[in-house]
Amino acid sequence: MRAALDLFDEQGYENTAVAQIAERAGLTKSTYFRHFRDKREVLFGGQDELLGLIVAGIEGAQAEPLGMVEAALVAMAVTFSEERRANGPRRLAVIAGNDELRERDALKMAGFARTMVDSMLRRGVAELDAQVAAELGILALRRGYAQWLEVGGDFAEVARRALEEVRAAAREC
Amino acid sequence: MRAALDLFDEQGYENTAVAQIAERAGLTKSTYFRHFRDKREVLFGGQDELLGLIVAGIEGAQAEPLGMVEAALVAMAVTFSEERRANGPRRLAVIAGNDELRERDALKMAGFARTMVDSMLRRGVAELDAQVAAELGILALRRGYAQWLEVGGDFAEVARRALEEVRAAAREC
DNA sequence: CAAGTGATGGGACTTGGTCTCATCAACCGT
DNA sequence: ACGGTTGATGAGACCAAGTCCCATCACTTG
Repeated sequence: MRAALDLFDEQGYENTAVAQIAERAGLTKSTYFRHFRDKREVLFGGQDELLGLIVAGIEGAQAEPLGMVEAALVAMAVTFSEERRANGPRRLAVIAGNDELRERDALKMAGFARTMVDSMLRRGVAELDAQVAAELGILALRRGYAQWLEVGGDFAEVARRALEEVRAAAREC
Repeated sequence: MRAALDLFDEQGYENTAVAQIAERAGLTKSTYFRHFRDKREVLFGGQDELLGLIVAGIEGAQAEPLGMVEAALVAMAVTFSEERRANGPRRLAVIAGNDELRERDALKMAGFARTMVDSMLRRGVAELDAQVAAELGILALRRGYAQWLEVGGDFAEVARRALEEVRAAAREC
């Protein structure tokens, strides 16, 4: 993952071949594809564990939909390490510069939203309310992530504030 | 586009080669890639014109953010033809069954949202309010589209109702 | 009628991604 | 100490997506 981010940053995503990433990491193409399902995924590693955290967060939360979403964001915070923060800006820049990567990013976020909705449905939330809460949650996640990259600190706290802002804006629509 | 949808429906997206689509349409692979930038795009043809409709809708709308979004949805309605409605369910089924296609769909929706936000910013809406309104708008677009496929009728009307439902849910978050 | 323009065909070529088989190291029970 | 198993890796054939370049053909225009 480090080799890939460095290469994408140095010479661009499109100008980098998977074989080259593997070579720099001291591996082969075969091994690369055993760890990542495609060329893009190397920039999104570990995001699948987040789904489990989302489910756990929502299952252990209070009754109100946005409260469940808040619990999900807080539960995700354990994965937002200092190393992730250090590489975050370069990673975001690479993603922003390529359509395939923006596509993958959008799918990941949609996956988060879907997981939130499913978990809330299991807790008896009405579908419309769950969808609205999840979309607001994803927006807060994006905004919180950007802010966390800038100012650092505890991600849970930053995300909580971002969600509160979003909620306030949504209420006076 | 018809050839592609038929083939995807008959034998699955992954089992269909671009050359095969081209052949059924009486063309060659070369010509295919002059009309669609990749294999997926054939299922999303014409969505790029929607961006212009969104911009126009928001520029000609009243002052409130969700009112602008409503105008955007109404402006998009002109492209929701009977033929699109007839093919809609098959198209949705194919997309739902493949990750690459869900990815492209997510990107398209994100593009709509981004265009809405940019247009609203140009009209002086605060960024947070614009983002919230756009996300709610995309959710209403999805829900409205699904409902329109079921019951038919004027898409503008269906979308307007969907947005009103979403707005009501958002207000009591 | 010659020249230009735009759409298509054809085929070489690169690369992402899959699959299969061979290798190699660590571990395990006897 | 030994044979067998397991898991990770290397190696390379192979397919399809996507790019590129050039030839062709129809249609327009001066």
